[in-house]
Amino acid sequence: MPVIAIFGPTGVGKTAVAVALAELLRGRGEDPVAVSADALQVYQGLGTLTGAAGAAERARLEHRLLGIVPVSEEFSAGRFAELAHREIDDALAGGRLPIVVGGTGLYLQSALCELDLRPPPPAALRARIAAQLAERGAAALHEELEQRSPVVAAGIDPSDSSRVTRALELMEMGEEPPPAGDHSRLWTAQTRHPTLLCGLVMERDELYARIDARVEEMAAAGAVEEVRRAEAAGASRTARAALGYEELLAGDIDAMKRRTRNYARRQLTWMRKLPSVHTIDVTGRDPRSVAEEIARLA
RNA sequence: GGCGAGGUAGCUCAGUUGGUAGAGCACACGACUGAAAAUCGUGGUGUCGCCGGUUCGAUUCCGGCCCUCGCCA
Repeated sequence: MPVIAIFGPTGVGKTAVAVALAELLRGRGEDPVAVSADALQVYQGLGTLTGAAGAAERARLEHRLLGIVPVSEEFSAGRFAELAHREIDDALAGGRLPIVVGGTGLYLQSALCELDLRPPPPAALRARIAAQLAERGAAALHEELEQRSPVVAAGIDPSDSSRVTRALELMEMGEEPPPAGDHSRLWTAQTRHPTLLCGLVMERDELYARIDARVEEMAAAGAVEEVRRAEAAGASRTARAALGYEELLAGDIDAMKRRTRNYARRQLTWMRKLPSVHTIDVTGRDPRSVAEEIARLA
């Protein structure tokens, strides 16, 4: 397969598997390069907090799309899709083997497929609707949406502030709403390039234990200082959404563990729905043995 | 030992003027198209501390006991 993708919840050890896999592939004469599909690891200065591949891992496998955006900037799936497509296409053109590694479901799909994403709103429009949301609440905005387009409103829960906002933004911009139901390409099996998609899973108790330990390690490795620096640098709304950002500022490490577990569950929900994913149970296994299994499939 | 407060879901707690109970969190499942580590939806939790009494019926009222916390000795 020209492209390999490794997905899974935070804490399963995706990076270690990718590094081990790269070494096996090199033995076959391949030239692998990792392309991160992660919404927060794109930020500069949050590498520890977001669990991005460190110097040692990057020495063993080149990683792209890590630490490329200043924390003060907002980022989005759309921008990511453009960058990821270019990285993947350039790698293939250069005779390399891209290994797309990441845990952000939407980013992974947008890297692998053509999702036909709608344009972003102008900043002024976004600010205006955000102000209305703060003043009137999501339910009121949903009512407004319902008057303007019952069909669009019907597909969105009145409490879902994020989607209600986005729908109104698109309406103001004169854009079509995103395709829904059967027209949605979100779950398409049609990738831009033939891809081996592997989903890593782990027994729940072990996964949670690893997450707890990982959060402790992050704190010990300076994640708290990282967050304070980001805060001082004026971190954007999307950067502040990182797991542990607010929690570590507040000194609540248990809350960071909880939120990370909650997130891992949502990642697993996403993963189960991915078409043609090869699910690999990595419970109790070392990265090398998992990498060997993937190498056999590739 | 005395006085006071309290023992209800895994946790923090609400409640029942007597008809066997409910929120948040946790947990499980789901949705997801330029905020996605975001934002939402659904779901079950239970000898209501123990033993008696009153009552058609007690988690609720009464008595005793046990335990926890605080103050005093």
